[in-house]
Amino acid sequence: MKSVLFWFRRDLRVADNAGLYHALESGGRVYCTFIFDRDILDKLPSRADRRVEFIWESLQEVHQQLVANGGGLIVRHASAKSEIPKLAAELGVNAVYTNEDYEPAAIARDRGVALELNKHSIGFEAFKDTVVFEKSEVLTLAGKPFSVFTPYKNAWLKKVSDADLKPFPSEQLLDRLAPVDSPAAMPSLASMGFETTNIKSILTCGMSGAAQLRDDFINRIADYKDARDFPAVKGVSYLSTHNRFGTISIRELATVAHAETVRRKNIGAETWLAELIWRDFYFQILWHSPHAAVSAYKPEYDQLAWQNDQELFAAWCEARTGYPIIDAAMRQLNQTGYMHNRLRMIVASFLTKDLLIDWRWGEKYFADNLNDFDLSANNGGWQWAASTGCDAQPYFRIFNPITQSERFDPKGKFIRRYIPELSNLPDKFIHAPWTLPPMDAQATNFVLGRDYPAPIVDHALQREKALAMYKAVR
DNA sequence: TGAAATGTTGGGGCG
DNA sequence: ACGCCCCAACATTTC
Repeated sequence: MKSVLFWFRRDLRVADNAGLYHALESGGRVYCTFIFDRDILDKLPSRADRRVEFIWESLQEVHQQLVANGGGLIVRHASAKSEIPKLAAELGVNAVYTNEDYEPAAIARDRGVALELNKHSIGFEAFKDTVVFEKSEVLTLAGKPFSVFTPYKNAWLKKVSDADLKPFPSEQLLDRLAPVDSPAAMPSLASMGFETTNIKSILTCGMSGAAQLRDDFINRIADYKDARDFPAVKGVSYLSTHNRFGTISIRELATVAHAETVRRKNIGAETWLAELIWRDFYFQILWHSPHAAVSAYKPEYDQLAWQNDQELFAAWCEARTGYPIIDAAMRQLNQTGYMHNRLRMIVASFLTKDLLIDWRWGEKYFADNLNDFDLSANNGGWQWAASTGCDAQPYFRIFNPITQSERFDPKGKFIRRYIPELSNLPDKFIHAPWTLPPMDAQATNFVLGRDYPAPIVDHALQREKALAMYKAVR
């Protein structure tokens, strides 16, 4: 009798899961597994990693739902590239099914797994599940991949139909799961060498957490366009980590956004749909241009003479640049593993164009600390900010951190949330505490350098240096 | 999904 | 009354 092993990776849900659906639909017995992949986990810089805990929490729900339907999740802590073939052989399955992962390292791993399986006449199939359109599904009229977002978005919107967004009702076929003999308990975080981070106090995990955030966001999606740029306001979806780990289906989210856009001309939904399309855009960019994972998308920018000052980088990481909007943003990242999108642009512009530090340093710091870290979007975003990427902002577009702060946090509400030592400063001066008049400093008992650092660089000066640095490579 | 420098305009103060 | 200057306020260009 035919049997299939379904391998969960970045699709931690049982509902509307393309690969799981195809496995269940294939007619045989279906086993399910998740591997805490040592090839990935052993390289993580911290043993207190919120992502590992998010995965662990989310897997509890997957496991429970599989058990409730007579199956179970086989969870192991091992090197996936050898463990998957080993498990497939143990179970005697005919094939391993999974959902496609488009990152260079994942592509290499999957190729190795497929080769090893094929040696034993076991099949390997990967399905599109993470994105609406993958690889070369959206191309220019000339048959080339897009490198500019707006025409890509137009082509995406023109191409998309109900069929592309149709769910794969895997949850309706769970009765076809193979029973797992006395499913062993999932390895604990501690047994894998990880500490508890209390992720649940920051983010609701799993399918239920995703559904809760989805419902909450849909109620305010009409305000998205106006509210999304203000970090002190609850304006964005907060679904990014769920999209990273697939605890909710991208088809489901795109369906809602698309329907609201088309039927109700909901400008908020339209704006948010564009963000989902950005996600597809960056996935296909990296798939077509894997060199961008390690170097500038536009090679001429690999010649930029970054100053790469270790002290300035440490100040940026540790939120002591003296620019409140930058430091508040970095504290948000350090304390919660999340940073508001507007702030990501501001701190990225500051790192590259004020501190003159290689965008890859910032990319790595985000990769290590963001709960929602996804290689393609993180790399795309950093290259956009550093002006080295496809459809990047022009090099001379340099954010003024004070102007951005005044515009997007006008009352300093976000700054005060993360930098309480500035809470008594008047709104007018909270964006640039070094401009606080002596009278106000006395009245609020605020001493620059004692209560909060003086700015580590002068924006006007650094801006000129950045312009010179970029001009030199043109 | 900017900001700064430069250019233009027009109202009001003033001789 | 008139011209001149100053300088916001807005527009354009430059990076």
